[in-house]
Amino acid sequence: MNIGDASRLSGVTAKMIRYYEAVGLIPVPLRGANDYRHYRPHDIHWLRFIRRARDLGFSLEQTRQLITLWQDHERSSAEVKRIATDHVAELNDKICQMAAMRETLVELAENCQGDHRPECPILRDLADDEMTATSRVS
Amino acid sequence: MNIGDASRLSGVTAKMIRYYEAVGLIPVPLRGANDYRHYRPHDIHWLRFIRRARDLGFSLEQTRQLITLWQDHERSSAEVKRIATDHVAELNDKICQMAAMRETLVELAENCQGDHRPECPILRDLADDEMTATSRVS
DNA sequence: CTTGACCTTCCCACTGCAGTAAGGTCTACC
DNA sequence: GGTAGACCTTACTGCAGTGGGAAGGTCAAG
Repeated sequence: MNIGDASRLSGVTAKMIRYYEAVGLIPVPLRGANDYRHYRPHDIHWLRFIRRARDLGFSLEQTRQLITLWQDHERSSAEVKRIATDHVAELNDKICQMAAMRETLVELAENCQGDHRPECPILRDLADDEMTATSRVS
Repeated sequence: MNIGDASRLSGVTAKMIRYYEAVGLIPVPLRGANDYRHYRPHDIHWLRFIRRARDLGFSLEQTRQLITLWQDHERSSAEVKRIATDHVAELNDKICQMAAMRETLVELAENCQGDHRPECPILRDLADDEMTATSRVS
């Protein structure tokens, strides 16, 4: 299998497969006489693992750790769980921040006529020097 | 006022003030004989506007548009509102994606013993070729 | 033998900053 | 006058994760 086939089967672009190889996230593949990378079913499995982890929002570094644990049959599930729950906490933080932004913006937008006139509470809030108009995010 | 004072008063680092100037987000300031940038209260106001927009999660590009509208006294509030509601939609999308990741991870983590043993449903899900174990995100 | 679909490496762009290096300048104190 | 240190200047590097493209080698079908 060449990189194109591996890409189609794993859902990871050829570009990213090369990148993951460069940063040591996947093992260096064998090369044919033409210097083409050569992949086997096991490598596809590996790539799908990465793709799934990335889909769940794990960073490449977290993904790297998960791969290491995956490969280590002596691992403790506690280590895996810690990475996962840490990531859940990160997600929670980000979600809360974005939700707060959203609430503020929704409130501002609700008070904006959204017509041809220049008067706009959104701009008024942004331009406001004082900490008054709306409860401030962050 | 030098850049340090502007930074303290606006809450934008000197680094970022120079950056915003370089990318045309703020007007080029006057310079003193020593080549130091010179800021006036009006510029602080400008910087605070940017900071507030950034705190609400607007991209620099969106911020640039908001500034343009802010400066334009002939603007229609509809344009401002459109940028804001577009951004709310972006926030919503991201929040939904992250919330979905979170749900999946919480579910997987709940089923993980988190002990010294290697058996782990999280890794099993990540390594799973089929679309079975848990409802897939994205 | 040509066409086009592959593959290769390498370099650049993006966002929104942070850091660092090498230098000039101002202020205060001795 | 000298010196310390707090400030300013430009310019370059890096980060995460890609996407894009150039310039070239390779392979299979027609």
